[in-house]
Amino acid sequence: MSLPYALLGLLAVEPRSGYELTKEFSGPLGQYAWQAGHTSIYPELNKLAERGLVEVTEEGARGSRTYSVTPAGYTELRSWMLTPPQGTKVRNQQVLRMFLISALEPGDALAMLRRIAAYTAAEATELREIMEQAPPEIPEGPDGFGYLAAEYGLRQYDATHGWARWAIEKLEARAGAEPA
Amino acid sequence: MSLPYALLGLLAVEPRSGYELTKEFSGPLGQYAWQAGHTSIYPELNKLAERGLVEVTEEGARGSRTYSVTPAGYTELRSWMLTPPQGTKVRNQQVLRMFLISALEPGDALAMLRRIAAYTAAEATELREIMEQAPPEIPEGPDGFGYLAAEYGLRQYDATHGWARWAIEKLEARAGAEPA
DNA sequence: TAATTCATGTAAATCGTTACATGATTAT
DNA sequence: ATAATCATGTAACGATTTACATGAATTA
Repeated sequence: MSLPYALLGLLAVEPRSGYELTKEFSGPLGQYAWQAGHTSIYPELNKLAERGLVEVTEEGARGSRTYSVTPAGYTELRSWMLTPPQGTKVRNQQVLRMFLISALEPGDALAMLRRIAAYTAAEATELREIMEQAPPEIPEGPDGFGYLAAEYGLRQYDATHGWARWAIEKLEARAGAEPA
Repeated sequence: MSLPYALLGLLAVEPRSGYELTKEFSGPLGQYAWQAGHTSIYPELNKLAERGLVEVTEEGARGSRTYSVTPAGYTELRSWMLTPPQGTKVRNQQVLRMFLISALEPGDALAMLRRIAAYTAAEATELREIMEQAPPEIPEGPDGFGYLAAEYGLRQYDATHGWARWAIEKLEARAGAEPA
């Protein structure tokens, strides 16, 4: 379970309330890395506070509580971050769909690959425009996060696009060679 | 929950037993796309059989049962495969770690990025060697799956490697420019 | 003042993992 | 014979999601 680390990481970048943390998960973080809703975030924040890894450093309007990581929390985060990857557990519906393409009839498979190619091209174009207007260096503070994420997303879309085009070529070659 | 579709997809490529399906998840499928253990696979197969989407087509030694997809199962799989991606839910510890890099001190962040760069380069090299010895066309039947997956993994590793090197450069530029 | 957004929570149901359990077959 | 592998399953626990619930502050 990585949710506590996701929260520690976000709070280490900048103190936030549970509500603000929740919104963070609807951006690139939730899209590429890890998703969570407010019903798991609020209880998890309370658990982290009990363990002394985060603390409420500000109370605002409408009962909002801003959390910050404690030194103990940062130590915990750091050791998790520097832990070598092992037993990597992945769940990604899109990638699963791609992997199962060979289960479809060639016609359906080609249609799907073309849709993937079109979709990834569109997403990459969008991100490229964003990155072209971005500063040439990683911004300090909370914006650095989005900067790294956008570039990561862009490269992933480009890679998937390239793969889809490669697969289309391969499939078309087979379709052309075989039915003879 | 995508497990039933993963099973339908694998069985559509080739009929298999629960035991063989389980092994499939310890390969590239479980590594990049979707993971599952035998304790979720066996009950899920029974559910799919009750719904008439798969059926036992062979019973072998040691009580093994080979499942195949029924026409209804293929229809179900196909409609899921061709469903446009929406509300994409992702869980990936590695990617989460990458996204949280900006929460670390610059020294730690650089160390982590260098480790990612080294790791992805090694994995890509390994896959490249495999692909160089592979046939020039997508194989028919169950091997097509691994062929598509290997190429996909290779391109993902290359992309992540490129991203890590880009991030290292950016961070080094900032580290060099700032502390003046 | 009515609707929307901010802000937090609980309860029930579902899903997934870990641990436990069993027996058949094959290899040493 | 013994160990390893094949082959399937259940039970308990923990995590996640969906639905329900509440109230304060802001905007129209």
